[in-house]
Amino acid sequence: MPDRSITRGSTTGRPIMVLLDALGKRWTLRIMWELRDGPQTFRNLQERCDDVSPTTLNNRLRELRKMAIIDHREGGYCYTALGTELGEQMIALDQWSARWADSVKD
Amino acid sequence: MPDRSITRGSTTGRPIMVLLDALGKRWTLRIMWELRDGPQTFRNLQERCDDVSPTTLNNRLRELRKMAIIDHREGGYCYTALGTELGEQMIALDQWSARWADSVKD
DNA sequence: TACATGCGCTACATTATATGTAGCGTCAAG
DNA sequence: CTTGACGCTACATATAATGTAGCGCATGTA
Repeated sequence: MPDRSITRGSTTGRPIMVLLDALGKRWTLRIMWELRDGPQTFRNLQERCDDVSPTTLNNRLRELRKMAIIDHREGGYCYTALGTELGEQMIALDQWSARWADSVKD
Repeated sequence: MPDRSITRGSTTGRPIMVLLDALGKRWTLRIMWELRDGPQTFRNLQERCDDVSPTTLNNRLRELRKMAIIDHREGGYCYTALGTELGEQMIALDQWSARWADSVKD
């Protein structure tokens, strides 16, 4: 069972709920996105994420580490093996967003 | 170009940024998830989302409508055609979360 | 030795966001 | 003419994110 100690409202502990809860916090998805092409240092990541405050960035990184989605190694923060698979979903979102932009521009 | 009037920090207007920004607000992903098996009324949706406050629910629904991801018809709130494709990503997240739960439980 | 640079943060006051509770106006059924 | 479900809105309170400053550590350079 995933670590629920970082979750907010949902109390069922269902993995999908824990996941949606985590991804639904500001900057979490963005951080996942910015890690897509390799490891990033803290400051590097901060810059890529529109200069998010270090407080928030650190909170998110801690949560993602606790969930074993990312890891902190030599070279910086990067996906774990499992996290990589989640990161690939970001690509799918990117593709969807491209079609979305096309269809909404009329 | 997607409607950016609801977005927060990111100012590039890149579709993926607008999308990540929207999905990164609390309850947005959860609402998408709860709409996966058909239309839901406002109150029904509220109940499914751990009794989220009507204020917040209404804000999120408005944003999702503005983005043409969901629609409000007879029968309740539901995905648009394009929104359905995004909704399918929720399934992928669910599948990932199941593998995640397995691998983290040791 | 001293100084600069990049690293990962922490502290803290301010501002933005979400919550919880109450209740309004509309409609359709009994 | 009341009851229930509908989609909300108002507003005070609580929680989360922001912006700025700066710390301790390591590595490099003069």
